[in-house]
Amino acid sequence: MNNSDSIQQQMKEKGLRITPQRYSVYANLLSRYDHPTVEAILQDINQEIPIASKASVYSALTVLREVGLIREILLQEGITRYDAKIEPHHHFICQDCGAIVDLDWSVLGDLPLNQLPKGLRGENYELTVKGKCEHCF
Amino acid sequence: MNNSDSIQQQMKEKGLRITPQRYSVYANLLSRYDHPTVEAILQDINQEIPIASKASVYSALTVLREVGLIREILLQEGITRYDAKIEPHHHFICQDCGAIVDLDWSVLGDLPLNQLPKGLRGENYELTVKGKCEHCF
DNA sequence: TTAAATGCAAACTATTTGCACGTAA
DNA sequence: TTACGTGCAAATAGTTTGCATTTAA
Repeated sequence: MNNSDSIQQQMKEKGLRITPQRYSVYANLLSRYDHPTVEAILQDINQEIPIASKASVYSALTVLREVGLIREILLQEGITRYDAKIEPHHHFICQDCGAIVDLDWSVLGDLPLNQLPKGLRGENYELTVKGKCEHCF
Repeated sequence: MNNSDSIQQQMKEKGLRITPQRYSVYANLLSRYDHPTVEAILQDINQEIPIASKASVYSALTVLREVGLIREILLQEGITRYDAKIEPHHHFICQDCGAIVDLDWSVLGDLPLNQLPKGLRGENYELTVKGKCEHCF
């Protein structure tokens, strides 16, 4: 299933329309790996010709999140970022410039979620590594 | 060094005053383990008699964070929580009720930060486990 | 055709700021 | 004594909402 199929199927299943605004927001998130903010998405998709208002971008992000096509990334105070990679995964964040890099860190292996303290049922986990990127050494 | 010494020393070092407002905010964070929001701190410290305004709580939190006595915990959209436990540590968050529990998970051991992708210098890391707490099974 | 989505502007929430007054050192 | 901190209210930033208009299916 490719990404175009994803949105077709997921949206149709819930009886939701695939509008140019929603499609452009999703396509934008699929095309980039920098976990953009609302503002960044808005600017990017309206670069050539205006396609979506700010309210529509917020609305599209909400809907896409509800159907499970995208997710939020919360790593910096007051900054909500979005990501079309929905599976749990690890992140590196540069403490100087704020750059965020996805980590595919097999070193970590699978953690034994059944060894959590009593009363907690873990379903998934993510690691956040803080440090400096190559530009900020 | 006890916690009272902490604030005395850290604040004095930077030439900052320990006011009743600042002290009550810090003491409140030291006394609880639920990673409260600004609103929760405000209500708690003003329960008996009014001691601090909202602006002063924000101000105190900013100062305490700058001197390194407290830190932010960002796990939920639009909700900034605070913690007097400043060392990197792991968290469990209940996907239903939002409860946050500190994890002292020795199972994890020490991750080899020197095996990060080229160009990234990791300094510390934290794990976030999502799932359900005992009340939300 | 028509229920659902957009776009604008107004509303709202969380946080920050300016400034007169108060107070810790 | 006086520079620093507080408290109020106004300002700001990010996000949500109401409603008339437009549009995807």
